[in-house]
Amino acid sequence: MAFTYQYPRPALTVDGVVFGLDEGELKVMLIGRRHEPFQGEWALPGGFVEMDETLEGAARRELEEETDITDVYLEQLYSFGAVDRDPRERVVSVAYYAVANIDGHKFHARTDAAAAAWFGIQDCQRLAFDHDEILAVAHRPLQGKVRCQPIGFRMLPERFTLSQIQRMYEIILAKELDKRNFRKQILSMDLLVDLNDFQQDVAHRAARLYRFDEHKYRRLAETGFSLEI
Amino acid sequence: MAFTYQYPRPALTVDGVVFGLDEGELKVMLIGRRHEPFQGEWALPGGFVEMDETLEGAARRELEEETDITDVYLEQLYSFGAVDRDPRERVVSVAYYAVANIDGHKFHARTDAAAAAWFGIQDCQRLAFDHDEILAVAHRPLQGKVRCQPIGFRMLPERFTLSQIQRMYEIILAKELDKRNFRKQILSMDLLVDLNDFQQDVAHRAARLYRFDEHKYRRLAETGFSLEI
DNA sequence: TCAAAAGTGTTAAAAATACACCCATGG
DNA sequence: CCATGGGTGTATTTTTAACACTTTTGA
Repeated sequence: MAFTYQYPRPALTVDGVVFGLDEGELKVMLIGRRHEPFQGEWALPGGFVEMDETLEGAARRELEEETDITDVYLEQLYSFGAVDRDPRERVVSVAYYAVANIDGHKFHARTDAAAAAWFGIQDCQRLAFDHDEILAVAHRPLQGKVRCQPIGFRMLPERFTLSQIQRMYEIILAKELDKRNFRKQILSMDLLVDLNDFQQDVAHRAARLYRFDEHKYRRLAETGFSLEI
Repeated sequence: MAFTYQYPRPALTVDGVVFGLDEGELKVMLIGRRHEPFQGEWALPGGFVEMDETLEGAARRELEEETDITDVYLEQLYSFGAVDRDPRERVVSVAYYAVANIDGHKFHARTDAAAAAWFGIQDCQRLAFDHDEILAVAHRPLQGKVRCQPIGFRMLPERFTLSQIQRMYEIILAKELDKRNFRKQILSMDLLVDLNDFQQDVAHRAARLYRFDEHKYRRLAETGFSLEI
């Protein structure tokens, strides 16, 4: 089967930058490429947009197909259209970034990918295509978003300690936060539910566990409330 | 001539939301459509991406062809990919927003457009395609940008008064600002050059004229400085 | 002399920051 | 009993917000 058009068209793809948190580090999901071009190199998960799916739909489908990641927070990042960004032909790619809980999923490589793995963002040099650039562009919007929307919690387990949240923010924002001030601030927004339960099996005083009150946040967000960290 | 591909491809376009300031109002450039679909209706300037130009290049070219606008500040906004956003076939559009000085150009309609005209953003209902949505999406990023980068000055004449800047910010941010506080703040960033010259032919006390020091700003920006309004 | 916008300082409130010690637990 | 991280309050500084009158000019 073939498809013919009066004028030439770039191919259209989506790529996904999936952020996660592990070993005290911000990590990104990469795929080992099984085919040319860039066979054997690491790349962001992604692929061609089908005719009957939205851009976000394509991004979700590719993430699921290549990494088994579903139900993530997904946000459009930027569209990349340099003329020679793909050596085969003109390809324009709409990039998305996602926030996932690394522990929450066991990722399996499936179609079109030899392997899927998490990499520290410092260890993502020399990716295929212009994916270095896409990754570089992705960090800043993530920082911006995480400061005014509660997406960081999606990198944490459902039940977490205040120190875990703080470390999460410190890692994403790449700066230290004062413990007392941070706790005052995060508790004052009144969106954490104290579970009256504590960590188990830690070699020090067990910390109190909380969860994020998603419903309350949504109600507040509808009435114009906006979170700030 | 025809172009054939193994898989179907969406068409790829760019659209531009050009903001300007006039009559104390935020305005947007629209094009009267001369052809179907949506013949006779108003639409954002835009068109198909050529194979040898970048996305931003395509946006600049379309702006120039349809409205004669050149040398504007241009920033990618969002990519729109709803399956049925164009009644003819699948079209994905990368939207840009631009900031221009209305007085600085006299706009002529040329190719593919019956007329180009400025509309107050309140008067842009029922545009062609999903351009209502694109316009709605554009305002917030403009507000964000204008608060942390000196792009608002591009809507003003080269020489302006403090009141003109204040009105510009008030219109874009859609809120009133305190005159004394605003002046303190804007002068304290030390990026306005006092021209030691005054308004002419006004029916009241003539205001001092300033210009924005682009060079100084660039030097500061390189060393990590960031403007905040 | 009036209308219209330009220009100018101070004070109070709120927010952000800096900072140090005791507590509970497991090894 | 000690190492480890959990947990807490206050004082200081900085930032932001509120506010009203005098000046200049042309009509």
